[in-house]
Amino acid sequence: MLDMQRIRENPDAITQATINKKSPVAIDELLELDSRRKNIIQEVEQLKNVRNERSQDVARLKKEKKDATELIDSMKQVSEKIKDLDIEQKKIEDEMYAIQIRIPNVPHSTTPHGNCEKDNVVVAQWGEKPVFNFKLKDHIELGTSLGIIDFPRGAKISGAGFPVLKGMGALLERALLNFFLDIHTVKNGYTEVFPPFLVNEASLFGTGQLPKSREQMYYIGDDDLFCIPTAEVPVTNLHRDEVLEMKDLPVKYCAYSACFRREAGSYGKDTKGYLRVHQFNKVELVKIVEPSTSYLEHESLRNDAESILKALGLHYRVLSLCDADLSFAAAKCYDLEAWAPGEGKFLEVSSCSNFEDFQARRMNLKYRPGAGEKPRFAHTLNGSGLATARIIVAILETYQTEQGTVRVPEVLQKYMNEIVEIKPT
RNA sequence: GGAGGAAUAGGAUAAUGGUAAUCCAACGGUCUUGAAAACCGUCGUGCGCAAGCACUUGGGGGUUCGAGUCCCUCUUCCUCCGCCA
Repeated sequence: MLDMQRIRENPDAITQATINKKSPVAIDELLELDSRRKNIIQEVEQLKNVRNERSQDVARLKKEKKDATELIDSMKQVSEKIKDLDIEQKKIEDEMYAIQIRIPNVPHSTTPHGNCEKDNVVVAQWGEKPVFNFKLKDHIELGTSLGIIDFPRGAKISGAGFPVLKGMGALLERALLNFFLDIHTVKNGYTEVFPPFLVNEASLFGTGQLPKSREQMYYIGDDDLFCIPTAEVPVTNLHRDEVLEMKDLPVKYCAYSACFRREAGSYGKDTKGYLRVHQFNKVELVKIVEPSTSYLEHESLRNDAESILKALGLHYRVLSLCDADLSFAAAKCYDLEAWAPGEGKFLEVSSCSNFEDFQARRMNLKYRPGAGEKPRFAHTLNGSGLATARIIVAILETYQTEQGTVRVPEVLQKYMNEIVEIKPT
């Protein structure tokens, strides 16, 4: 949600931004409604002023035991008029709101301009592509032959896109999540949160998934709840409709959650294996910050996510997403992509976004700059730190040996009962 | 799932249907070497340079000239009963 004042002052720039972001919105229509609304407000507030004053007169007359019938009768017309105007105003505001909630966030000045994901800019690389002197297996072969990922049985009990982890696979998953949480809580200063995995509509509106991406989520109609697509939703919404104190900023949360995505419309894309699944695990990082610090906090958020990839010894690159590829709510976003040798491509394992005050406006999340000062909207950020499904792919494929086993990255060994190699069972 | 009760500003508390009073906390000031105390002021939101105006008693509707108050409805919390990992 954008500030109406900002839209009034920069209509052309915002119209262009919505086009660049591939979600054009009729800003001129919105401004037309805005000026109609202004006129109505002027008229109705004047009438309300009359009503308030005459009501006081009625009270005075009654107190003095005088007749107020005439005054009361004359006020009936005014009240009728107010009622009509109120309805008219509400109608216009509803129309405005319907447009406003579909305006995407405006990209930050440092966000590159482009037409599609091919125009994303590589801003950093770490490590090098590992070199192998034997024929590589992909994670499906490795996972199956090692007996740690079971695709067919997952399909049997739930459906395609619900693989089952077993034995060392399940342990690896658990080790990764614990490792992520330990790094972020102990080393990076985040407070751990264990959120609900089902949320209501208001929460999804707050972070921007609704109304635009309804079809991407699992919905439980009997209770009007949605399965979360990311822990970003419950965690950012923890402070919805709140005013935070300056001393509590920046708020830094990390949270494990399962993530549920229907992936509607992505059929034919990454259908095989563990690359695009309906349920995966992720540790999410969420920050609520003072606006002037948000871009510094964005860089440090990216650093925190990168530190995990470095510790795991995975080759990766960092993309700055172009405006066309930026999500609805984001002003700027870095994608972290880990190299998967078996696939021969980079896999997105983290998305670090700065939403500025876009989400904060939608969820009414404010902070008080100082004692006695008026509350202002905070800035919110989040990033994966990290998502496991694809990290497991990268690990299996990067650390595979000629014998078909997989070496365990050193930092994970203490989380895996000191096992150093995953062998077939 | 059933039966009761409750919700007023950061907290606490008032208001015969007549337009939200008061206390505490917080903040600014006076006084003071400094602090405390005392005293004065600010202390829900929006618009406005301002004067001011409008809005605000958990959310949404209704009755009324006028609703914190009456009616309907939803939400949350508390107590009890039932069910349950």
